[in-house]
This record gives sequence, structure tokens and C-alpha cells, in this order.
Amino acid sequence: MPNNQFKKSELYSFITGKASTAIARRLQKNFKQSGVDITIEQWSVLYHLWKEDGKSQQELCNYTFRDKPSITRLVDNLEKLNLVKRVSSKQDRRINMIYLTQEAQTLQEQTMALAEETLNEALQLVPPDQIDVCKAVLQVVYDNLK
Amino acid sequence: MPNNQFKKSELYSFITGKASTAIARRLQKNFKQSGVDITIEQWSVLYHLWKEDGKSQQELCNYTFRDKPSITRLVDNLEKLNLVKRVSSKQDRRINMIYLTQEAQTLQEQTMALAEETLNEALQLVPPDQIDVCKAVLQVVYDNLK
DNA sequence: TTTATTTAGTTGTTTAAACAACTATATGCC
DNA sequence: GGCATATAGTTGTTTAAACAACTAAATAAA
Repeated sequence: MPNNQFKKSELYSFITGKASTAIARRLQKNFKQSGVDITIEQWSVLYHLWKEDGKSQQELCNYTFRDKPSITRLVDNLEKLNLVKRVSSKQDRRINMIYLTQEAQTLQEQTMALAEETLNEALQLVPPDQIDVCKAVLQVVYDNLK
Repeated sequence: MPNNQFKKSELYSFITGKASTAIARRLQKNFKQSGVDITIEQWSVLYHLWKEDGKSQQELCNYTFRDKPSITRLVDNLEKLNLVKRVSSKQDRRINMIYLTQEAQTLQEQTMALAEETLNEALQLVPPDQIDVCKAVLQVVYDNLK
């Protein structure tokens, strides 16, 4: 029965995603300890802008797996923190292009290092090939549900 | 370098836990479609009361990996929905024992079936041994960070 | 060209998480 | 007994997610 693999006793932590919650909490803690005063959610938006600046809010929705209202408010808060600026597109006035400020650009190196560090803490003692299997499974899960 | 296994390009989805988010969203959707009108967070509290009724709020904190204010409010909302009752302990008047109502008891079978179904959707095409590896990795991650 | 439809983004509301500050009860120590 | 401390739970505030309802601009159809 390849499609009935789950013992009820193991449902809980898989559904609640306690591991990824723990990673997010630790990253937040590591940010705080280093004096980085942004939320993980705000960081996740900056992350995609560091890859390529000037994305639209809709593109940020797609990359971060959030709906439009969520991105509107995250961009609101990032704007208040002076980390991004909305620039409405000349070609299509419905679109806001989101640009990093100088201040946000200086956060990249430090926070990416903290994220790597956090993952290394999380994955201590886990053999690389098992990490690969785990990542692949999580990707299939995501694809199955999207 | 066993502790530096992460390519930066793969940081994101591991940290944001997109797979577990997707599972939670799908379970919520499946609840809604079956007319079950509770949140996943509320369900996660009921889950531990179905195992054993009459837990204290502090015990629910430990089992669900939440802090005390979070449980206070979840229990508030479950009480409003008539799914649990607070009963203050005779032995120690600081403690609230949380008891399921009849209404909550009738939800158990249906929602556990929906949860199993959701996980089977999520894990379609994933070989059982890979699921085991994945679960083990996530457990180590959790233990590394707690 | 005017009307309908799609797309991009915003606003309102409810639920929840995180964190700090708080109250009330219980326990340990003198 | 009286005081310090620990424990259980609550309240306030900020940030965010989910969902519905909305506005404005662009595109397609008539």
C-alpha cells in the first residue's frame, strides 16, 4: 500500500512542521542577537530582491509563496523601515516595482551568513546524502500540493 | 566539510518551510470542504486532547510547541466554539484542566481521517524509505535547535 | 469606441505567533 | 508565620497569514 504509509501516531509533527518552525525561530533569534532588526518574513522578501532588484509585487508573491495582501503589507512594513521603495512602472501603471534601498543592500551579506550559520546549526550531524533525500521529499510534497 | 553543506541557492525553501506550509494549507482546505469549521491550530490542540483529555494549558504548550499566551488564546477560541471547557484544578488552583466537549469528541474521527488523507496526497509517489529518512532528518533538526 | 474581463494592488476582518509585562497561587526557606 | 521565588495563566502590542471585497489600470471583444 504505497499510498497509505502513515501511522496516525506520526501525523502531528509532519503536519505542524515543527522542524521548519524551529529553524525560523532560531534564525529570528540569530538576527536579533546580531542586532538585525527585521522579521524572517521581511528577510524572505529581501532575499528575492537581492537576487534581482526591481521585482513587482506579483513576482514577489510567486517567489515567496504568499498571496497579494500579504505582500502588500510586507512591502508596507519594509517601506516604513526604509528598506525598499515602491516605484510605479511607466509601462504599466498597475505595477509597483520594488527596489532595495542602500540600507537594505548592506544587510545582504550579514543576514545571508546568519542564515547559512542557522542551517548549519540545524543540520549538524546530518549526513549530506540524507539532507539530499529530505530536500527531494519536501520538494515532491510541495509539488504534490501546489 | 560536513558542517558547510548548504549551497546558498537552496537556503530559501528550507528556511521558509514551504512544504509544511503547503500541507497545512491543504489540510485547512480539506477541513473547509468537509464543513469542518476549525483552524489547523485549533485542530492541533484538540489532537493532543483526543490522545488524553484533561491536560493543563502548560502541558498543551509543551505538546504543541507553543508559548503560554498562544495557548491561552487558542483555548479562549476553542471555548467560544464550545469545543473545550476550562476546569480549574482542585489540587492547584493556578492550573486549568482543559476538557473536550461532546461536540469536540465527534470531530475526532472525521478530522483524523482528513489529516491522513491530506498526508497521503502530500506523499504521493514518495517511497516509504525516503519518507523515513526525511522524518529522521526533520527530527534531528528539531533536536538540534531545541 | 464602449463594454466586459483580466490583472495588479489595497483594505477590512479574523486568527495566530512572538515577546514583554502582568496577576494569582504555590513552594521553599528563615 | 512571613518573605522570596517559581509556576500557571492572562493581557497588551506588533507582525503576519488567510480570505473576501474592493479599486484602478490594461486588454479583449463587441
